[in-house]
Amino acid sequence: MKTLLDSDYITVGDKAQIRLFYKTSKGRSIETVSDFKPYFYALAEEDVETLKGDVENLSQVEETKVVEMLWKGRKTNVLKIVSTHPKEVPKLREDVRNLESSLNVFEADIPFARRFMLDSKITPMEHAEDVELNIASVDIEVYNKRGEPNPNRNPIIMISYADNKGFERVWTFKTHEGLGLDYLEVVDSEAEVIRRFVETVSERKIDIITGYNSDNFDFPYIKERSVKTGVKLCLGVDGRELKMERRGMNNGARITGRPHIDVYPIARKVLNIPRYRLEDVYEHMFGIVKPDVNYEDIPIFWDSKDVGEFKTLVEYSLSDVKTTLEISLELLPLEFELSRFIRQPIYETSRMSSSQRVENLLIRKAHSRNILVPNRPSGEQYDSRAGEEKFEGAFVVEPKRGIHDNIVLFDFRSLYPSIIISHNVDPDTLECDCCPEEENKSPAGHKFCTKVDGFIPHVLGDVIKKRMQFKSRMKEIGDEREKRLLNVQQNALKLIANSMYGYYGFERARWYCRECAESITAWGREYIHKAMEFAEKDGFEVIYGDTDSVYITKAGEKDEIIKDAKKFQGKINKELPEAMDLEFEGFYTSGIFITKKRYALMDEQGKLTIKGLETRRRDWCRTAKETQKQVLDALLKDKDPDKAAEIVKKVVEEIKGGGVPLADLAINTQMTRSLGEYVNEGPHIQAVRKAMKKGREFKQGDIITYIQTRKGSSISDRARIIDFVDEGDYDAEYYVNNQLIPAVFRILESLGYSEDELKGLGKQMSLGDF
DNA sequence: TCGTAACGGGG
DNA sequence: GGGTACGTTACGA
Repeated sequence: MKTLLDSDYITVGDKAQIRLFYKTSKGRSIETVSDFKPYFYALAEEDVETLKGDVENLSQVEETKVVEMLWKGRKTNVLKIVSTHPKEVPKLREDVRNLESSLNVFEADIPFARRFMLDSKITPMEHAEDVELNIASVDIEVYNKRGEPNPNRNPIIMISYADNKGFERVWTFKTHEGLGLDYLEVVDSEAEVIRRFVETVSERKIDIITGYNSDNFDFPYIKERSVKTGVKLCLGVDGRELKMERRGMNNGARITGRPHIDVYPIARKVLNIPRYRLEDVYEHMFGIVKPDVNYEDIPIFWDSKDVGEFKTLVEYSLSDVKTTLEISLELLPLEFELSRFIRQPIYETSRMSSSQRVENLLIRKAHSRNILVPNRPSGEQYDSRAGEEKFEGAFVVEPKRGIHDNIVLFDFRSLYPSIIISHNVDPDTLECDCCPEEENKSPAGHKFCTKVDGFIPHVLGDVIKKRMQFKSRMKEIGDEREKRLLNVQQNALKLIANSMYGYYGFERARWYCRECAESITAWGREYIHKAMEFAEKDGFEVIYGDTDSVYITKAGEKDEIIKDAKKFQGKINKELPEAMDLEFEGFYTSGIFITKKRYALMDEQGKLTIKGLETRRRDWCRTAKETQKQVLDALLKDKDPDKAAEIVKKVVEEIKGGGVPLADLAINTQMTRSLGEYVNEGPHIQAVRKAMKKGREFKQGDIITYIQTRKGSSISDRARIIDFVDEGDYDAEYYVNNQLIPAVFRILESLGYSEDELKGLGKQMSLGDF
């Protein structure tokens, strides 16, 4: 039994060689494939034989062949061009494109190793659950007193490590007497810390390394420090060094044959929570609040003579890596399954957006059905797609404003996929010549063929059928382990199925189809409307509805309401097409609805779900963030709008009184470029300029902590770096009008409070007047 | 009203 | 590496 962990290609002599990295029952093996050649297709302007003759005169062409492919649903003769080496393809592609006899080239932008995987029958991560992979997580602590950690100046003081076989380490180069931590390993220097980490990964035969935001923080940092301290970061199974890659605007830390997976982007894709800090994700997944250390305390605890403080730091470091490991072990099975399903290595798959996953699946399916893959849109095509007038999207009803109790949330999980399948929504079935005009016409006015099976509905149908098989096997099987795996598998397929609609409307998609996307939403509006009508017929009040979800309530006790809601659910589901299901999503004790897409709900545990009102960003001051939370608590827990208004009024007074500590008013903004590069200079940049005149230094990447003061003309002009501002010297008007009020006003406005009233101006207006 | 810049995660 | 995110919000002009 073996599982493919990774693949890439290298050049041997002048030939490309695919390498396949396996974990086997005996250890590891690397297989190579030398006979796979880069190829692409060209469509002839008129005659494919003329094109063939012209292409054969070009350099770097190894072979040409006329083949029959499906293009826009029609059988078409195209020229298959095999080249000598992947790196020759970009130039050859342009040469072919420039030939008068060629109309266009296709599939010339699919990376070589990816192409190999798509064409081969190899399934990555196969048997991953049975070969018992060794999975380790890593986390670093760095020493920096202010601003962003800078690898040029700030050393790594600890690397922590935990693997799924129970081995735990924190490496550091400083210690105190009497710590008594068996996992702490004290070495001589930072270089030695890095070296021990690298050694351990290979000694413990680690197959997969994970981290939290490690693509953008830990690994680039370790990499730079390893260069500085002269340690080779040879983490690859072939001894290669870790390599930082650009992937779009993000980084990817690539380790040959030993996939590195950053679980932060995975958590973002899989979970739906307001913030994705390690502690938030951990708490959400395991219900445990993780101990945390403030960043500012790290250098303090490190420098401290106090054994307890140093110990806290070591324990924090270990807890970070252990929680990262736990999260990884929970999230990886889904990624493994996605990797198997779309047949791309886990390193790639785990970093793909949902559109990229869909696209990879479609390219593979197109290949096996001899369908020519459409090109990605050019710059102009993208602009014209993006510039088109927005089509009518999902159905969003204006909510019934105010506070409601006992709210039941229902949602259509497979609304769009089932529309695509049941109405055969596909770019190639659009406006066919063979079907009657009104037979299968969307409310958006587009007709889809009912005779010819569309490619994408077909692929999606297979995905859904496969998912149903997993789900029914789950019911039959008793073995818990197998059941869990089946659940992961059906979930992976659900994710893919639910991405298909978004893919049609994604302007960078190869199979972009605006008519398809707008037809899907049009049919969707019809169905959600129906669900709302049914709920009302059953005596429910519909508070709010958006796309595929409805929030409903009625008078009475919780249990009774839920019972009635389930009854309504049964009725509507009987009416809907088979693959469509209205699911029970949750129960909330109270909620406040403000406008479309803006509301807050509180569940039975008192946990807040906030939509469209978040101020949890670092460019909001602490006072604004805190006050918003207090206001929502007053409204949803205490059900006391006047109390909420009083809280705001009190904070307004405190701000105006000048007594709010600067720390609560500090705004943090990153200086993302060097000074000369700014076209418009925001407040933080002008604050930097002033501070530089006083001798302070700043550089690209620094987080600027500033205060809005009273000195200056514009908002930008009044900003000052916090260190140069005296307590009390702040612009109260700014903090009230641009921070506090925006954070709470939308909420309280919906309950009838005026802005003036909250600011302690204007007349009092009671709820009764509204 | 529009264009530009910044947000996220990590220390 | 046969590659170059994303959706949303705030500020300044």
